[in-house]
Amino acid sequence: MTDEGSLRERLIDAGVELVLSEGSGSVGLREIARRAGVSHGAPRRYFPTHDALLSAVARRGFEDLRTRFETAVAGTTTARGRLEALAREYVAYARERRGMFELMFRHDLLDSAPQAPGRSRLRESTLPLFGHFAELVARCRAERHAGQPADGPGEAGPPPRVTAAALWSNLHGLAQLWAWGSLQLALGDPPPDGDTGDARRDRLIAAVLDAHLGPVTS
Amino acid sequence: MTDEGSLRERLIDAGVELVLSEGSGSVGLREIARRAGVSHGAPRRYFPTHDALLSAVARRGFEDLRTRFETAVAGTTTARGRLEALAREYVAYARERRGMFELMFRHDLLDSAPQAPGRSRLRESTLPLFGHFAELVARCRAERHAGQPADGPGEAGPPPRVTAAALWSNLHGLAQLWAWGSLQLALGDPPPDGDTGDARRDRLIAAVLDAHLGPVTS
DNA sequence: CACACGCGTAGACACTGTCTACTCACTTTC
DNA sequence: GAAAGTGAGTAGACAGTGTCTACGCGTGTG
Repeated sequence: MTDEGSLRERLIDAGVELVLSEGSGSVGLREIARRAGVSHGAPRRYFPTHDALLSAVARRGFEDLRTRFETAVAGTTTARGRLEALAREYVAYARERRGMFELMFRHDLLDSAPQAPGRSRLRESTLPLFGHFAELVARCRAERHAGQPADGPGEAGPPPRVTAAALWSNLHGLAQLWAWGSLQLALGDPPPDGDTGDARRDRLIAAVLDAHLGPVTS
Repeated sequence: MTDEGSLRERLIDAGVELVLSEGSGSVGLREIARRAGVSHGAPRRYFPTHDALLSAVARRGFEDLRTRFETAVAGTTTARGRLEALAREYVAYARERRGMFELMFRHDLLDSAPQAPGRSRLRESTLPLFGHFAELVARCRAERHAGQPADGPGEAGPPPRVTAAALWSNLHGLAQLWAWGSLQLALGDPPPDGDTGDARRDRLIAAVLDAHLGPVTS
């Protein structure tokens, strides 16, 4: 039923492979067709324009990220633990698949046309993910307040959705700057002896989570 | 003395104008030359490649951002106030000059060659700005602790540089997602009646600053 | 068998970035 | 003052790109 032409999938595969190996800047339509073993006019049958093909590649990236999120979250049960796993996964994804991450947020290229009536636009497809994220933030705050009931001078803070938006943008910026190496540069190049880059990354992630969700109450 | 050819500057001007009006995706070398009123081969005399010209345009963007920071900071004296002004300016810049902001962080295009022996690479040119930023964060924490001396169970948190890096990445992500409209989408489209988009933006900025620097102690 | 149709090919077109040869005004030098 | 040189910009060529259009070619159906 969903065997709607295998070339469509092969083209996306070739695009993903090309983005991962050569970077997001050199994802030419003709080069993708070449790698898929077809002529340069073939993709037009499935994607009306170059941007549409790139959008499909980016969508594949979001799907990959989603499954990575799900398996990462499966390991823990507390909301805080899940947010930690999610944050680590996001940053790791941006670094490991840098070209893909870059492409996924090239809003000037992607998401120009409403694709098909069935398929939602790329931008809106990440909306349920944010909803899940905001729910996790709310649950995390509930967990936190379960320990010490109703104390402190209004430690409530902003509504969970706002906190979720703030934390989300923090993770996004962290993933991007870390993927580019900007933060490593800003924090000083040489990591303290024996301290690998991953440890610094984890420390940053912990600082971000502590800032938005409050420090862990062991 | 520094009258090193006016065409160089005119080309950068044309590039900036083009980026601002047409977006970061369509900054062709020939189009820039056309707007500057010269032939398509002329830029080659000053910029060896297209990327070099784009890097110069991006550098201009960073300079603009820097001066905007300086004038925004001049209004207030407290470290916290300055950080607020800086954050607002960053987010506003990304939204007002979206194409420029996009170009400035296209690491796949820019910063490929070490330019000239005198000029530092684009990435490193933002380093002193981060240093200033980290200093502000440290001063802000000092201001905060001046009120209530040495209390609470280790409210120290991570070292200032780490906090600065976390806050910096938060502002960057916030600016980007806000410029694209992703956060507006995630927070629900209709702003509460009478609440302009700017108010929501300010609320988000305040939440971010409170998270990393602690809430304001009026 | 003839027909139509989905799928892919091949060529054309305008456009791009890069490279190279050239013009031409202006300065330097004999 | 004339000749040589030099820097700035022009113009054409070349390979490559995305898009568009016309054309094959096999398969399934009337």
